[in-house]
Amino acid sequence: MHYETLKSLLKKEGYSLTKPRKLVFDLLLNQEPQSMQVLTQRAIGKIDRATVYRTVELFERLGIVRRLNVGWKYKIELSDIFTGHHHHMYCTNCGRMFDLPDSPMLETMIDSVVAKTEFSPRGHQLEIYGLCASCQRLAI
Amino acid sequence: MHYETLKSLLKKEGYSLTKPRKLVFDLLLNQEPQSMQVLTQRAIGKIDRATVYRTVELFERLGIVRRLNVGWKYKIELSDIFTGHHHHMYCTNCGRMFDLPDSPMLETMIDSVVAKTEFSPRGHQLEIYGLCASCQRLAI
DNA sequence: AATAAAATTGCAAATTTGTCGCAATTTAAG
DNA sequence: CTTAAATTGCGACAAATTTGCAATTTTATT
Repeated sequence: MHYETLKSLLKKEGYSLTKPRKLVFDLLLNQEPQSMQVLTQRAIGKIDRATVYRTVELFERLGIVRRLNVGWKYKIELSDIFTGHHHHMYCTNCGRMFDLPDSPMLETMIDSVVAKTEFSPRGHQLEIYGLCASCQRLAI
Repeated sequence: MHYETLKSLLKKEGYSLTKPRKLVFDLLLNQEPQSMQVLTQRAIGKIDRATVYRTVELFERLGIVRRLNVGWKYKIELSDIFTGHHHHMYCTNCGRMFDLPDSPMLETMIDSVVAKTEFSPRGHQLEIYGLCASCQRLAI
């Protein structure tokens, strides 16, 4: 069912759903946000590094994935269309990412602060960083 | 007066305030967040590229600067200690960054959403992206 | 102020990350 | 099934970032 959505998003803009594109999509489906390093790593032997980059770039342009800014690098996850709008908590110790509970009120508040300005927002990202439950127990 | 704060933050952890470190600090003082490219560029003839990277990493570790995630890259700005806590709006057209108006209520709300989880937050970053006032007028 | 030890830096090389052109392959259209 | 267009793999390239190590600077001590 997600493949249908994917396919139609591509078709709509004149692109086709090829094997490499399906693979990149699969690498992202039901996963926590992935770094390019991991993506290219996992694609080895299947598709070329350049193709991974090109695909991610295309997917981002079409709104299929979004690029999350995390620490020094960025990670890729499927966009709101597939996952729903949400934010992340990033554990600076183990590097894992966790979803922040949804809060419509928070979203509203963000919008209203931006509305005070002359800026025309297209979206936003909130990242919480700190220690996840298990890393806290390890007492760094 | 900012130099005193800087010096004591370094001293506290056993580091000294050297000329290169002072330079990097100066490159950040009263500026909008800077990319590494610009930082290394501006340091040419004064200090080595590698030193800029090492200094930024040290500064981040000591909480002197923070790394802002912007688009695909990141930018560096002095931390809350020097600038006060605030968030940014990033213009995807011209690349400039603007401060979001302060909103204690927003901060409280973010904290309270995180408090519902087992995550132990050390901080957070909110980035709004879209078009700034002048780029809107140019109607991209 | 002189000196020795420790910390820091510059330099050059290595690695990693991301991009590009083009020929070979795959996909879409008829 | 054939052809045109789109896409991919491959290699080369360019940019960004890291690293080892010798030279320099800083700090602590006399």
